Amino acid sequence: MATRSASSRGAASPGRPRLVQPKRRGDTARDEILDASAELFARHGYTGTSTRMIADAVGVRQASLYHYFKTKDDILAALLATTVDPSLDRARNLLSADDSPLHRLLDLARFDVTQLAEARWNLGALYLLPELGDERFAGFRAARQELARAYETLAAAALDDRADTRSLLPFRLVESVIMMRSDEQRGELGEHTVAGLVDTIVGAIEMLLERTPIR
Amino acid sequence: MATRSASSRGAASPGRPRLVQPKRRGDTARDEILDASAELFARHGYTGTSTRMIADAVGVRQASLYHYFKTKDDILAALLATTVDPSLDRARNLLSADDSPLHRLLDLARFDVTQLAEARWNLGALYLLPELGDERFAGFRAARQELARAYETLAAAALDDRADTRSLLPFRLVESVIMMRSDEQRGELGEHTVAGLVDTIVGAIEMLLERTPIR
DNA sequence: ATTATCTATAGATCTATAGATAATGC
DNA sequence: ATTATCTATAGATCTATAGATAATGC
Repeated sequence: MATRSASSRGAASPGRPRLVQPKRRGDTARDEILDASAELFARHGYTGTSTRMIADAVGVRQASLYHYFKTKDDILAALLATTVDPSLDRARNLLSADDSPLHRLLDLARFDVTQLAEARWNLGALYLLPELGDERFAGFRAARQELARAYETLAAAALDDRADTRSLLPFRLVESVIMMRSDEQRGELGEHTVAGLVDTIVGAIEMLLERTPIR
Repeated sequence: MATRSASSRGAASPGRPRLVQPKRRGDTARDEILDASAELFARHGYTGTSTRMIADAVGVRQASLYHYFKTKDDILAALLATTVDPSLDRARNLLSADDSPLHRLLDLARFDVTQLAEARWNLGALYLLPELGDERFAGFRAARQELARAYETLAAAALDDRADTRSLLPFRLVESVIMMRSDEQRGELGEHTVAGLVDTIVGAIEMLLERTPIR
């Protein structure tokens, strides 16, 4: 596996030169591949994106991808990890912090909504790919499940009732950013500022948990 | 295009006989194809499902599908229409009904959550397919957008404030059933009864809209 | 005659591997 | 010697079309 790529411009690098100049973001060839894949997977779906499309977007030959990733699945797994790992990190820290459960939950939600809304590509849309059920993505699924459980745990504590089913909803409200962006890409829904979206969703979670049920 | 299929068992039908017995639900060959496609698209995704897989699941030869659908896209378009058309129907009726906005919104939400939760296959997961951005699915997108607008209109009326961004959320809360089912398929989240899910989500919408904002 | 199926296949992919080549680094 | 790329290709698909065949219906 490689570390440096031809794309660290100026400083010459080992290896046969590319036929065309680098055109994607990223300091290493691996990062360029991930950047291109993220855009293409988000635009055309996973199975709808061929390794040739990725290679063309990066500016290398199709076979060259396999110097950095053993299979196409490995590219997807690496991308998914970048979306969930930072959230999971924060969730773990918050679980053992000592602020009130509600405050910690809202902090996590604010972080995730911001990240989902600001990410360059709407990779969250890939979470619904049936392919993710496969063994090869077990790592990602475990991480995402742990994140969902963190939301539920904090929400149940804020409600002071482990059986209150409202504790399922904060995670889903946060995820709804994915659906909104997916619709927006197609130009169907109005524009939201990121800050407005954060306020709306975090505010909704607050209303949902802070008050006692109606009946 | 055809009407009756070999699958109306007993009564003999015109056309060359199939090699194997019908095995899918549906009174017509077209319905059998849609039933098989729904399961396969939900399990393996759209591009991940080949026309051969569909044909095998139905029990006909791959080429025979093209007697009923001009392209693979047409199969997907037909399936998507079955998921959104009933909801849109009800939404249109409710928009011109004369109950209170909140009651009408909750009625629509109850209907949709039930439908999303009880459907044999979780076709909602297909809504995030990037392929849907294509021209060919413009009909589906228009229908779904009209449904989303109906939710927003009723919510804004219930809030008595057209600018309150909370009006975006009821539709998204209803859709979260899709994400929940998608995670459940992979055995990751607890079981919910349909009735429990309806109560949780409809209750959340009610709490969200009935009360005045906290600050 | 009409219909629903079948067989056969064209032409266009697609992923992954094998091995050559052209750089740098020691 | 090591690395990153390249060329070439095997083998397995995949969608859609053309046209034959085997039923019923008139």
